Formats: sequence, C-alpha cells, structure tokens
Amino acid sequence: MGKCEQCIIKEFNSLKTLTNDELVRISNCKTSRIVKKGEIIFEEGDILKGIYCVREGICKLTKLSSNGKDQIIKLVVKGELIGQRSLVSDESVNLSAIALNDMELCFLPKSEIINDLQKNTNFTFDLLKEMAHDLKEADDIIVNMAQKSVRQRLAETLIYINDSFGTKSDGTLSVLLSREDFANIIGTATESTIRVLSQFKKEDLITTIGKQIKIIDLEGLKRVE
Amino acid sequence: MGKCEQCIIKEFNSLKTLTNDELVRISNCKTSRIVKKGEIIFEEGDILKGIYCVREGICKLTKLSSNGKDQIIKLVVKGELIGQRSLVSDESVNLSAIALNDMELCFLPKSEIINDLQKNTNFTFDLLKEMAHDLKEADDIIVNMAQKSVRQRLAETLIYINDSFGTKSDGTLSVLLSREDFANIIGTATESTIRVLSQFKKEDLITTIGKQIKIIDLEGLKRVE
DNA sequence: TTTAAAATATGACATATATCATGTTTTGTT
DNA sequence: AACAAAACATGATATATGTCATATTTTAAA
Repeated sequence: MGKCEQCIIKEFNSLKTLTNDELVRISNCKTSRIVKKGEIIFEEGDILKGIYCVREGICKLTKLSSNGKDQIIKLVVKGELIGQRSLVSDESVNLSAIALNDMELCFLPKSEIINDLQKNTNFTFDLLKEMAHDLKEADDIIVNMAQKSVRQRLAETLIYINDSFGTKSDGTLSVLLSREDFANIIGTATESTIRVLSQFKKEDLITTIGKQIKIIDLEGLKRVE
Repeated sequence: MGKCEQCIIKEFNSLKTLTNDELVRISNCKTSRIVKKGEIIFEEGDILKGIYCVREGICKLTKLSSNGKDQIIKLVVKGELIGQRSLVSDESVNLSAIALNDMELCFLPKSEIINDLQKNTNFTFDLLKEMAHDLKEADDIIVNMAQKSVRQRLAETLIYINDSFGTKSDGTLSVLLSREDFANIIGTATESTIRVLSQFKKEDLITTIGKQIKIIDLEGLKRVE
C-alpha cells in the first residue's frame, strides 16, 4: 500500500499542511478501499470515524428530500477529501456519497488526525479555508436554485462541469452523468432536463453522442436566459 | 465602551474560547457601531478587515442574483458573529448585511484576531465547528429550494423563525419581516408569498395583525404539502 | 448474438408560480 | 391631522415546469 508522505494527491487538499512525521503516522493507520461505479461509500445517517481522500475517480454527495427525491449537493473528484465534518462533530453525516465511476479511496481514521487538529494550526486553518470556500459555493447554489430557471441552471451546470473537470480528447465532458443526475443537480424532473438538453441541441449550444455531452458554444451557453 | 472580557454576548459565539488576556487585547482595538433599521452594514464586494459581533438586533445576509433579485441567505441575531470568512480569506465578501431593526455591533479588527487564530487552536477549532454547522444548514436549504413548493418553503420558514427566534408576549413572531423579505428567503415573488399567507390564514394555520404573523397551528404548518 | 432492462426522448396535459394591473391598508413625515 | 409613500392584497392571465403515457435507443447480461 502507498505511503501518504510520498503521495502526490495530498498536495490538492489540506493534508499538504501536515509534516512528514504526521503523515508517516497517519499512513500507518490508513486503509485503502476500491469502490465500483454506483456503489455507496457512506449513507446519510452513518457515523463516520474518519475522512476519505479520493485517489482516483469521482463521486456525488446527495441528500434525500422528504418528497423522496435525491438532491446532488456536490461532485467530488480526485484529490479532494470527503467527510471533513466528521472531524469536528460526532453527529451522523447529513449526506450520502455514491461513486460515479470506479474509485480508489484512502480512509484516514479520525483518531489519528484529531491530534494534528489540536497541534498543527496550519492544518486546522487550511480546513477552515476549504470550508469557507464550500460555504461560499453553497451560497451561490442557493441563489441559483431560488432565482434561476431550469434552463439557466442546466446551462450553468454544464459550464461548471466543463470548467472544473474539463473534457476528454473528443471534446465531451469528462464527468459522465446520467440525465437523472443532471436533474438531481439542478433540482428538476428528469424529463425537463432531457427536454432542455434537446433545446440546447437545436440551438447548436451542445451536441450529444449517446449520453455524452459536448459543448460547442460555451459563450452561447453563458448567455442563456 | 464595554469590555469584551466582561461581555456576556461572547458566550454565544467562538470568542468564548479566547483567554482573558486575548480578550483584553482585542477589546482595546474594537470599535462599537450603532446601525439603524434598514442600514447597510457591509455590501457584496466590500473588503472586510475584521468581524462583527452582534450585541443587539437582527440583520439579514443577502446576495444579489443576476436577475436583479435579492436572496436572503441567513438571518443573524444577537450573539452571533458576521464576516468570519474574512479571517481566512482576503477576498471581498460575497454577501451584503442589512439591519432588520436597530442594531449594536462590535467590530473586531482581523489584524488583532489573526494572532489568536495562529496560536489558539480552540478558537480555530470552534470557528471550524460553526462553519461545519452553517454548511450543513446550507445543504438543507439547497434541498428545500430544489425540491419543495413555495407553500412548503413558506411553512418551513415560519416554523424556522418561530423555533429559532421565538415569539413576543402576544404570540406573534419576534422577528418582524416584510412580505418581500419572506419572498426573498424562500425565493419567490412577493405576490406569491402574500397569496400563500392568505391561504394559511383561511386554513387557520396562522393569523396576522398588520404585518405581524402569529402561528396558531404549528403542527398543521408542519404537515403542509 | 439475443434479450431484457435501463436510459433517453417526446407528446399531451395539469398545475404551480410569475407577471401585470389595480385597489386597499398601513406607515412615516411634515 | 393630512398627505404621500410604501407595503399589503387580490384578480386575471401567461408561462414554466411537473406528471403521465409511450416510443425509441442504449446498455448490460445471459
């Protein structure tokens, strides 16, 4: 099993602030986990005893609404941590994490990390920064949900995925989501999502190859109202 | 001017984790500010050079949507801090803060507090806890916005205000908001808010005395679909 | 390769909510 | 107290989105 202190992935998250000694200690307690596409990493209500570091793959964080529909709150990719909240709270998690493709995760037990939280202010401070950033993003999502049309939200989601996660060599979005996933991100019915995608195709803003989506007029998408 | 180390308000926020010495030092640099109802405390885009501690009154944190409508993200009451994000980031604030009634605020300069962030892990850890909590709440709001009807969101907002901020002696909600404010919380048109409030009245879930609202069937409101 | 299941697509229709118009009440100001 | 301005209220109508039905295509499995 790889060693945290040599792992390049940590550079993308708060673990980069830990000292070599701290990383060696954590590395000795970590466990690796392979998760297949569609598998549940953890579920709303579970008690997390540590955090996950995503070494490979993508997952969605979802929350079940009282009407029975899932809402996707965030997409998490290679390099990011999941479950940071477990470090500061013993409550159960409020979100589920589900793999969108095959993933490789490292599980770092809270019991080991909690020491560093207490001693290494850099680490705590970096976690704080990341949470502050997440909070800012959450504010934006709230405004979008509350004030924008399905058409606008879908356009912005496509732009977001394009800008944040990039495209494959053929130009299609590298994060492959089902139409239902898109619907669960923007908070609408799957049929509405499909309909708006069809509109976007007719307006030559995107093309589709099967379920793959390729943005052909990014500026046009930005102008969608 | 009062002294932080003797101020009871700090017990309600992260400042409670600071030592007496730290509080004395901050107290010497703080400034007090009286803000009238409707006044702007800070605006989206401003650079905050510290945090505010709310000693008296209530304010709303709002964000302007690209369609020109304001969205209320959070209500902040006596005891809470505003602008914590300025402590971990030099970016401009992403929200505006506007007083909902006459307020008394203490401004604590970042330059003084930043020391404590670096030295006192308890303080950083407590901030982290509060942000984690805010993030959890933001997740709930996102799901509500995305998945629930205006009727449900208004009912939940009334319940939230009732449970979090309480009522006056006559039973009306102690936080007095305009119909437009309600509309900006739940992300709908003011007319729709007024209409749904009228429905709630007809269904004997609430009564109104002018713009004041009194919940008369809390359980009924919880059952709204 | 064949077949079943899942995902995508589209039409028809129902419904919630926005918008515009207009009137009434409340609030604040001189 | 009188007045103007703001907030509240309600009707009529338009529009966006949800829901249900039903094809079609794609994917996964036997």
